[in-house]
Amino acid sequence: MSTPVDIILKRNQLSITDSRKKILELFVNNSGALEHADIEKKTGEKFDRVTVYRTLQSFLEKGIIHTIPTSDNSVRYALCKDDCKEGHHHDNHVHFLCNECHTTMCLEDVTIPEVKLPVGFQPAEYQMVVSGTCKECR
Amino acid sequence: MSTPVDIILKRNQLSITDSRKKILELFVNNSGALEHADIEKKTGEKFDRVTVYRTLQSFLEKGIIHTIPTSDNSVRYALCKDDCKEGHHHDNHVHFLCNECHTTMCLEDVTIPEVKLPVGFQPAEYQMVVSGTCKECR
DNA sequence: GTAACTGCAAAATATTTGCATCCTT
DNA sequence: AAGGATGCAAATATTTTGCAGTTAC
Repeated sequence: MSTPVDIILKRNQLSITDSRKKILELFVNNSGALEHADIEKKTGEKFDRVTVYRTLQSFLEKGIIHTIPTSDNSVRYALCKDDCKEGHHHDNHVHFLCNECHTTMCLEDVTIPEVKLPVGFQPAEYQMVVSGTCKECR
Repeated sequence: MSTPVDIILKRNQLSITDSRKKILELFVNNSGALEHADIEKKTGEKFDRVTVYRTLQSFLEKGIIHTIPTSDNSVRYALCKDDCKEGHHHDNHVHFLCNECHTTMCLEDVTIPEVKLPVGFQPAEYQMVVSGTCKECR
């Protein structure tokens, strides 16, 4: 029988393997964003580092997850909402980075506002990250 | 006599050295943002890689430059405007990343709009990056 | 059975640290 | 002269690549 995770994988034409299931489960069960190191820790080093890289890469390509821009060197990933099409994302929500617990989370309900760009600039994608103190840490 | 670059360094209590002058000049003369590799290239590998790291680090600490968040693994740096105080930045402008020429630039005149966060979230800093096609590449 | 995925080894890159020497003030 | 900055060597950490063995379909 198919778990929710299996369904996501099938829908994206990815074969259902152990690593993909476990890593995708992490995203489904965690509301926050994960970085590469988190995933290695949370899977209990069950998978090869290389497999994690490749799994994340294929999830990205299929539009199952998206990256969250940060000012430091750490790339973070989070689940995309269902309406993400392959190669074209609609994650126009704001991301929040907590300075206390260092969690990155998607504020799905907060839409990135429009901005008026100078003449000649053709926007394609908007990203917005707000940092501060989250709900839990106040 | 003091060059503009010397003045910036003095104002920030940094001793005036070759590497600092050359690297800071790069930022002053380039409107766009630079990443570590750019700096090594543009200085013609004149300085040790380690020196570049440390120079950027000290500029960051003094608030002479700021980082621009990206979704890939590359950190980019750009000059701060004069009103940047040490440790506390006022770079509340939008950054633009061109998908054609891959230049990152500061849109100093475009202010990041306010967003209404869910109850309980305490914002401290806002970052916004728009990607697309820039003025030059259309 | 075949194509795709994984794990291991290793290469290529990127970043950090310690220390002796040199330069700025 | 003194403190800070640099360059070199080397330790760490991160990411990529090739390939042989394994697994999903």
